[in-house]
Amino acid sequence: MKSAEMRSDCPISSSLDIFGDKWSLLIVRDLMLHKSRTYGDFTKSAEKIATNILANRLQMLENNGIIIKLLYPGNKVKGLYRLTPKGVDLIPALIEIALWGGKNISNIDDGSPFLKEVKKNKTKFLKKIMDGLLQEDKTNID
Amino acid sequence: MKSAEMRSDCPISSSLDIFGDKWSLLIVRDLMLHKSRTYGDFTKSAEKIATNILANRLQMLENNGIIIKLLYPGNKVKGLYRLTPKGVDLIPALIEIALWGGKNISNIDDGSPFLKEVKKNKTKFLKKIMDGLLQEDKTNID
DNA sequence: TTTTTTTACTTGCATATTGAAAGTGATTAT
DNA sequence: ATAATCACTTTCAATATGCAAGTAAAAAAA
Repeated sequence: MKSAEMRSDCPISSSLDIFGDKWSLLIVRDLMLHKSRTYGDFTKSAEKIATNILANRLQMLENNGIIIKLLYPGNKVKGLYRLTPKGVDLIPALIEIALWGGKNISNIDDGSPFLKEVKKNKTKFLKKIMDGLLQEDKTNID
Repeated sequence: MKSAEMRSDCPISSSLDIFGDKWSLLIVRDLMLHKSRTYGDFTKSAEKIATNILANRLQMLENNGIIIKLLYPGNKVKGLYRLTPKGVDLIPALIEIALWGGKNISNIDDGSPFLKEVKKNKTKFLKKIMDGLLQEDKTNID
């Protein structure tokens, strides 16, 4: 399920084989910002992902060990998606992409509280957010 | 040509609107590793990009100010592609993606000289490679 | 307890993108 | 003068995307 579908043994190329599309990293972004999300939560994001694409990407991210699906406490219908350590590990890349967009795309607000905090102290911010996501207290939801 | 085709005002989403596919960042990678490339050079990379996709991506990267096309000295047919400062600015993201792949994808060599040097001192490595690409000495070709 | 709503998907279908292969026209090398 | 190189373009089949509607089970409301 791995090297057969890889275009080369370059780590960048192989990474893009997994998340090189317009949607996968947005799911990771939502889980970075909110820690856990249900299927419905994802559909409410600003980019309006189609439900068939969402289902497809959640499955592939799970297959690749980037997210896990947990049971929503006290509900047999809902699922709860979270980042695995492998998924949390994507955050530095995500942050660099966000910084690039803030700096280099016109019409993008470079001064959002989020980007401002990142730029104030990147290392500290990364540690804080990654540590927060890595401790999986299944009780606190959001 | 900008905000109309953006899915939201999120810097990550808007960045992916530009380079969120399996090929664009590989072109940037080649220009990071080699400083300048011709059309034919790109087709020789391990991932074997189709020429129609290559032409399309070079055009869109140029439209978005990430690469520039220069004249190949002493040749009226060849072109020379290079990263603009905006393109060089993508390197931190590219490096994080490479590090993620090296660490998290099986069958990928995590101990290549390139990744080893990055990990030894990321800041230093970034500065070195970005500075090198930013000084555009149009004479030295590689 | 019946009805309605919520939730997480799946299905169908039109459109867009990708990929492989072959073609083109202008240099450039022989 | 001829052949080879180079940078694309074109064609067409295969795949992916996007939208809208449908479904089945559980949960909440009446």
